[in-house]
Amino acid sequence: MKHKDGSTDKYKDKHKEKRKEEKMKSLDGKIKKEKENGFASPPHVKSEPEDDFYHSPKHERSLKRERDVDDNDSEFKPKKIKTENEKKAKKRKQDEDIKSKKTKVKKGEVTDGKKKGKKEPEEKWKWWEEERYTDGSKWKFLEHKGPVFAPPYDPLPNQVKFYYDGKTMKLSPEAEEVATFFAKMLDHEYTTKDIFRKNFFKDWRKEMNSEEKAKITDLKKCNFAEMSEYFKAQSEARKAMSKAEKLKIKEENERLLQEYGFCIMDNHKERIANFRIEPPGLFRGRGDHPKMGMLKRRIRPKDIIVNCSKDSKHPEPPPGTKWKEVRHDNKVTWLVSWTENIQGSIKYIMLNPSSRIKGEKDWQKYETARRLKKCVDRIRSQYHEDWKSKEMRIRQRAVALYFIDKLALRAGNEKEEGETADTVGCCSLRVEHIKLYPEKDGQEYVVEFDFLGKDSIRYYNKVPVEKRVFKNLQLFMENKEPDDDLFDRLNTSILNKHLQELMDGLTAKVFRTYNASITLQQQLKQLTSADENIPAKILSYNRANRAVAILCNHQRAPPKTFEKSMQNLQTKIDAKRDQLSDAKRELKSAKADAKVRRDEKSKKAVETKKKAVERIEEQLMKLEVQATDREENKQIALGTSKLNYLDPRISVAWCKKWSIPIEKIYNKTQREKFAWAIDMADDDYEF
DNA sequence: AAGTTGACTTAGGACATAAAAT
DNA sequence: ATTTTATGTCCTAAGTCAACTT
Repeated sequence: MKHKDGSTDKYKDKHKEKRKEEKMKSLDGKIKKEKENGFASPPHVKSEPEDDFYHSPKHERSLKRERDVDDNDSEFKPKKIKTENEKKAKKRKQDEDIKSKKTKVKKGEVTDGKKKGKKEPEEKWKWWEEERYTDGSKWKFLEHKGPVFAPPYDPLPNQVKFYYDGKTMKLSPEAEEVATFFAKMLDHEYTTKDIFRKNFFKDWRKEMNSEEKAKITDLKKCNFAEMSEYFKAQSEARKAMSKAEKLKIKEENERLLQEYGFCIMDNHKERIANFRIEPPGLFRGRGDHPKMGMLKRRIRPKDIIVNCSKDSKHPEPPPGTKWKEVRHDNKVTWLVSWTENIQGSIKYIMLNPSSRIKGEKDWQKYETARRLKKCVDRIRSQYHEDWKSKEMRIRQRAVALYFIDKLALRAGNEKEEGETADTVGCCSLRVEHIKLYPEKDGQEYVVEFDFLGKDSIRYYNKVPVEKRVFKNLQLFMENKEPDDDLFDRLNTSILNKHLQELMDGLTAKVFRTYNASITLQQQLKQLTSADENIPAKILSYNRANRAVAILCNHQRAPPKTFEKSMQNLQTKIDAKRDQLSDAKRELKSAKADAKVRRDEKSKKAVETKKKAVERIEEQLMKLEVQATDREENKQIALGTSKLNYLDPRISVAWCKKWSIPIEKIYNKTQREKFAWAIDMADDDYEF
């Protein structure tokens, strides 16, 4: 790679060695060094991330997190219901936990948790009013029942045949199972893709016995049609099941949830997010994935590492089996882990977003973003300055940071070629991903971005940039090939180290959180008008949400039935319009009538008609709003930003300010996740 | 300094269920 | 009561980032 300034080396090399198929086993049983997680530092010395770096001298922080940095934090006094970070906690015994769980946590689920859709009438635990661990531990007590394994393979009935080269062939159960994975996907376009077929066939052959292996040598000669039909029939049958049968399944699921779906962590019963082990199947990555079609193998107990406290009742492996390991690591939050065979990465069973452990982290994330708010001006002027730096690496860093800030790009770690789809983020942008236009569409210095980002979602954007940025980009691109890195002297690690120096806890992704949240707040301010009714206000909310989704490039495939449903809606609108003009006409004649007759009765009639017109107008308006909202939302996914980027306290405050029921903005799951925000934000909360 | 690994957050699509329309 | 459509849940892949290893 050639550099303008004559230097020779790069900080990254995108042609890396492939990762080994099976990663080396990692030091079993070794307890990881404590991680700086923001909960672990002694309060005053260093890094209570959300509040100590830029704290103003006049506000002395309480030792725990405050509720609102900007205003009266003085009145925020978490009760010390439970202060157990120190050794005393270690003494805590399991039976104490159980006991207190019974008192503090609901009775509902433990005792009568039947089909009741009604969940918890009992009062909720407000973990946000309690102290957090300051010693780096994530919990002191953890007990759970382990994972739920995928159901074992259920062989096909004998009449369902597989044909090879036109002739029927009975497969061994192992080979048959893998064949069924393929058969179930037959309708999918990707079973026609070369890579998918090649990967599948290769892995399938590994499951065959020697006879099968000798015979089945060409995927094209395989006929899965009967299997495919069988599964379609099965799913039809499932749909057609009687009420009672469906109810039975539902009850079984509920039973499983009650038994395995919860754990006890530090005195509280908490919901587990994913207690079911991922079933085997064919891997389908997103986008153009080199491993699509590979067999994702079945996970057995001996693959499983269980994490729980020593003094808990350990989960039992299924009869006749053993766990790979049981460990007691309270520096991590997971309950169960295993290594997945496609990428060799570790998968985890963790808690639900409503849990304390996830909630605290989420809250912390927004506090970090709010601290960025306080120093973002300084950081911005610094990177403006750095555009002029003599050092190439600093200019690159400054331009990249500008993109991350202005366009909410992701950091962009390097990836191993051939292991995953070819996608990029900011630091991994290549020359081929941008085009420079000194002038375009009447604007100067336009950069056109076109690349695939996370999940192979396309990012396409044309942005006018400062002249200096433009000139720098030209410089970075000089003498490079299209597939060379744009920022050849930069990577995420360099960038984040720099950010860390600018603000404690600052990393690239904080900019996304910050810009998303601040945008929501601004847009809400700008779009909400006091005199509008609730549906119109909600439209405004959705528009503000949408502005964020667009900024963050949260896309979705347009719903399959989009066009049709849009048409239907239009038909309704037209019908409503006709109805409106009819009503208006009637109103007019009623008025005329009243003018002539001048009696009470006809006056009444006018009133009635007027009411009708108003009602219809309102209905029409509602439909039109709905149409607009839906149209604007066609390819935009609001959920991701709502769940991951928008400080929920902004939304809560907005609801309180305009007397919008919170249910209009957050559904039940979301309200559970954001319970902390709902409880603590007032109508004047400011991000 | 680069590579590796582990833990955790963020992401879109498939599927199931509920609500609305007919 | 049945069908259609909207909404919510589940699933798990794909990122980020820091610590550890080489």
